[in-house]
Amino acid sequence: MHSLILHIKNYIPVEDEEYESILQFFDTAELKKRDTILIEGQICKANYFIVKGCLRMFFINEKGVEQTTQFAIENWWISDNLSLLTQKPTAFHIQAVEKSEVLSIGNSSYQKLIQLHPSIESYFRMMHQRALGAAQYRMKYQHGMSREEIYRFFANSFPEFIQRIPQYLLASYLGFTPEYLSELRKKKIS
Amino acid sequence: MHSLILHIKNYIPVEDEEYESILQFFDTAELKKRDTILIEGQICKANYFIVKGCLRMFFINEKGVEQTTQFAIENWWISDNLSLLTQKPTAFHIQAVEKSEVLSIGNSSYQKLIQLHPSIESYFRMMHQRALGAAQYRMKYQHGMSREEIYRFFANSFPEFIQRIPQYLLASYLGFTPEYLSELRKKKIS
DNA sequence: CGCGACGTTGATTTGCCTCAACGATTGTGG
DNA sequence: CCACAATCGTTGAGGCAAATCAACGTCGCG
Repeated sequence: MHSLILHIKNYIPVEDEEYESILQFFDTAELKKRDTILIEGQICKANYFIVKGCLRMFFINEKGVEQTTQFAIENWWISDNLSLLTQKPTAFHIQAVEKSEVLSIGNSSYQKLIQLHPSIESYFRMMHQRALGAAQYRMKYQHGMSREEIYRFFANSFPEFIQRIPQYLLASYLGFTPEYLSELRKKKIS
Repeated sequence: MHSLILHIKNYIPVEDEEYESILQFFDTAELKKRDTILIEGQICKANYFIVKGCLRMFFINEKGVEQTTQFAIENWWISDNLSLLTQKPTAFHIQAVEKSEVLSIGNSSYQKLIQLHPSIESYFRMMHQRALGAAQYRMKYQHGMSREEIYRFFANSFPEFIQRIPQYLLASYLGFTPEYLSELRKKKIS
């Protein structure tokens, strides 16, 4: 069964005969490492579901440095939700960190999908609510912990993910410099 | 017309005869300054819509200091979405900053509401999507700006809101100490 | 093989916090 | 309606976490 259908079934009931009728509204894309599906200034055209691989969202600060604000791996959605909802230009880029496979659905396909399968709207409501909840807790960690604590917390929570991505991306995501991350890693061993 | 109905009508069409049938699923509460509707460790029981006033979400860090992670004013929703969705204990408090009036809707009322008015699910999907989008951009600001820049950006974006809340809450929200905020304000004049 | 991307190390600097003390303002009970 | 306490904002001295800058080693890839 397609991983998206499996994922949806975790949240709402889906009949077997609906599978194809749901999947037809999504487009599949294969992405190579560094392929970019959204660039600053564009209007975000779709919501993306990661079937396989890893994507990241980042922006370019005034010094020209890329700063990663979020990662998405298998079974997560990623998009600039404000740009997608309001059809205004985005301030973000979305790029594949590794070879990836994604499904995408734009607003017009989305409208057709929920017309045919109204209960899918509940699924998306819960996806956004869950992501919002995660963002609220992430805010708490960023607010309440020192950079060293953030690193240790993250490293303990997602050890496998640390392996998967280059250190400079992790540093950029956690909000500090690669040099400082290097220093923290050294401390941890001793 | 009730401000909630007006707000919903910005996002989806609502028939005049539906108003009462929708509002019946919400409870009204009057809050005095510092009244608290959610305490750390509880299960979050509802999503709250601000009719009048201002609420804040905060947590208490390991030093015993309150740190504010978000404010909500008229026509915004506030809740611990993760706790509400998963029915697990929250790590947050939600409290009135000033005398306020709120509507609340718990999960069981919510289910009954969308059974009777399915299109309301779209409204909530968009509310969560919008809030998620706002959280994504807030992450960008916190990530890419120094504390001084964050203050100036916020002060320019929401001048009226600055007037409305005490400075120590603003400092706690922006992520720094009241002392440092005081220093920044002094600099701005000269 | 040679270049560019990535990680590490150390010296120096700085943004912001901590702590302590002091006005100003608010509110509360006598 | 005043006195006193508590809350809130400000100021300054000192300290530390983390950034900056520069240099070097290593690895993978064209």
